[in-house]
Amino acid sequence: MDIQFNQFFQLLSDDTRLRSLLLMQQEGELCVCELVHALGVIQPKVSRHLAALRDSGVVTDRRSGQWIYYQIDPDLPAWARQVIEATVSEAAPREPFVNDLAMLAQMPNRPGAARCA
Amino acid sequence: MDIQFNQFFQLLSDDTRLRSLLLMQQEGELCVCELVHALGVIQPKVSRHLAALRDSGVVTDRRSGQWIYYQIDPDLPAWARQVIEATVSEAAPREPFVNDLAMLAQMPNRPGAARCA
DNA sequence: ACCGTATATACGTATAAACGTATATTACCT
DNA sequence: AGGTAATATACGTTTATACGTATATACGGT
Repeated sequence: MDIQFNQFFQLLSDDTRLRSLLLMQQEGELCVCELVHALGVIQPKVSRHLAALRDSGVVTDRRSGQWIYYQIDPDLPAWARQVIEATVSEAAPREPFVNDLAMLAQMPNRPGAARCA
Repeated sequence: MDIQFNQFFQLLSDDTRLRSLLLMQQEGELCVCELVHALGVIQPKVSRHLAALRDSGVVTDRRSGQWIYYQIDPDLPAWARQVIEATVSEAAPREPFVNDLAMLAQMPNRPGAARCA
């Protein structure tokens, strides 16, 4: 059940989803509360968009205690990976993406699993 | 007036626009009637989507007699070009994109400007 | 001037996406 | 068992997209 081209781009076309994906591309696994903090948006909004990414196979999720970690699917087709990489390389130094990363770095009580999993 | 990342992906998320872009990436300049024939969709639909691509700076248009030729903007940012290239390399051999190219090749009375401009 | 062809736009409608609020679920801790 | 924190989902509403039909504009040929 490969992802369709238009469907993939449709997923990237939303601000919340794109910012989440670019953060995951740079940071690896992230839990919902980290994304909520980094992006500064309410939790149901993040959850809803992550569900859309999961349901179409772009990200995978993994439960660890109370937290659910999302990451870009390691089995994502090569072309889709290339699209994300090309985007991150240009977008990362710009707003709002720089700020997302900065907010994540400043997050207090950040669950440590991203580093010790 | 650089194109925004989400906006670019939003444009790629529509079937008609994506197929048109991939054809232009492979064939260079194409006029509306060529796209209408290749994709098998009605003319206002193609025109509307090309207008969206033009208004956001993804393609440029050029009038030559009765025909208006569209091509991917040569000044498109590198990351956007890379996205299109990564997509075309994977999508081109598949449906519906293969068939679009085949239909274009079979088109009778095809205005010759694509080859002698 | 007129007609045919190519292309663009306007308009009303249908479909789909995204939203915030409220609530449900699951896990951890005491 | 009860409480708190993390996450997911449902619901109703708003907003955005895409659509087909009809019409307008522009050009070329006669």
